Amino acid sequence: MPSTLGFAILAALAKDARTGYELTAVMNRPVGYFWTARHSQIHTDLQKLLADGLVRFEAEHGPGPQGKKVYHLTPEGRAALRDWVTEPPRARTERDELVLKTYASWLADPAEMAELFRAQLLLHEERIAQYEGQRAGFAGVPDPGDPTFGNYAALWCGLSYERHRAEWCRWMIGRLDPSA
Amino acid sequence: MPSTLGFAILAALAKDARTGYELTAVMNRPVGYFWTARHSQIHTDLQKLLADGLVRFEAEHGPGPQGKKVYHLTPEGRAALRDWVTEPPRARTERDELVLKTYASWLADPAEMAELFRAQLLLHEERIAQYEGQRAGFAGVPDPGDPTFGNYAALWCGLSYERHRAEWCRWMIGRLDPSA
DNA sequence: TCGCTCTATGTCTGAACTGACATAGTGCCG
DNA sequence: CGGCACTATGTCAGTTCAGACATAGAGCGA
Repeated sequence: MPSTLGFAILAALAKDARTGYELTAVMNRPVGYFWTARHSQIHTDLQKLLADGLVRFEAEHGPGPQGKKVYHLTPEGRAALRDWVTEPPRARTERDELVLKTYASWLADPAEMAELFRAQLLLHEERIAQYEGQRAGFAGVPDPGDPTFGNYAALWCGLSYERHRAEWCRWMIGRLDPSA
Repeated sequence: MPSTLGFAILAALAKDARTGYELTAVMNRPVGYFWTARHSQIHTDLQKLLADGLVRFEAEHGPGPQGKKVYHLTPEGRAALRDWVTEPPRARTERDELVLKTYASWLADPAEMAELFRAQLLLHEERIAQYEGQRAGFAGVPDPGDPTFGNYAALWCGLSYERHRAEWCRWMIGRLDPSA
């Protein structure tokens, strides 16, 4: 059984054959919005997927000490990915540093704390604008069988998340600094 | 510099002196809503905090091969925690398995996918009910200087998050299974 | 033609973390 | 008084991951 990152790689390769280097790029954007990895991790996991027969590669001439390897899914890889998609996700342990800071915020100066949340709010507002721009690029909602359906659905989730987060920041600022 | 878990431990100890065992319990609930750890990790980190002089303990007679150690913050520990609280959080890499599955969902049967989201929606609705019950236990919003302020603020965030997530699940179900 | 940036591969160390293993006192119920 | 659940400590092996290190061709501009 591949790791979750392994499935992230399979998901990216399901759309197009790619080199490890290109996978690193997509793991940065757009996949990086919900799953990230460094190229060192990607190369390690590609070796495992290769050993499990879920991907194969064609060597091509190219830069680098070892040339270029274009990876693609095997039929087994595609089947493994399809089976995994509909299985319930493993419960991830929540890890949210900002909420942890909030939990201990009674020790800090409220005005300084409000400053922190104002900076966070700005970040979220920027992302909302960015995501809304991306959504404008879609001509309507893609069909569930369309390869871009996942992109749209993930974008919807991200936009909703950023709005929830921005709302929380505004509430916090109002509580910490009622004069503002 | 302690790890984030180290600060989570300091945050818990800022409210009350505790044993490692009791810390394990609070890291499960309520701190576990936004930062989790196993007792093995907590014991390891307590050793580091001890070496850094941020916590100290009083040995007491009690069960276990080594008796009982009640940990409490040192003044340095309290100062380190207070400084950390208002510093911007390190950017955590987003890791969301359900969104990743969504990204690859164009390969799967929409009806099966809708089933997955119906199960997720149920979980979120349960948590919303649970959090609303917890919020009813508060007599109004605590003041930012009140030690329970963080609990309330984290609860607000959690409730807002669960509602956002539930909304997304409902949208997904509507897209995947328009007959429902 | 020198150097820079981009493409492209990989290894290695250390930190954080999980899950299993190990030990032992205390209090309670039958 | 036997056994179980709870309190309480800790170690260890293995996984995941980030960040640093290492190598090298290709293309471009000064």
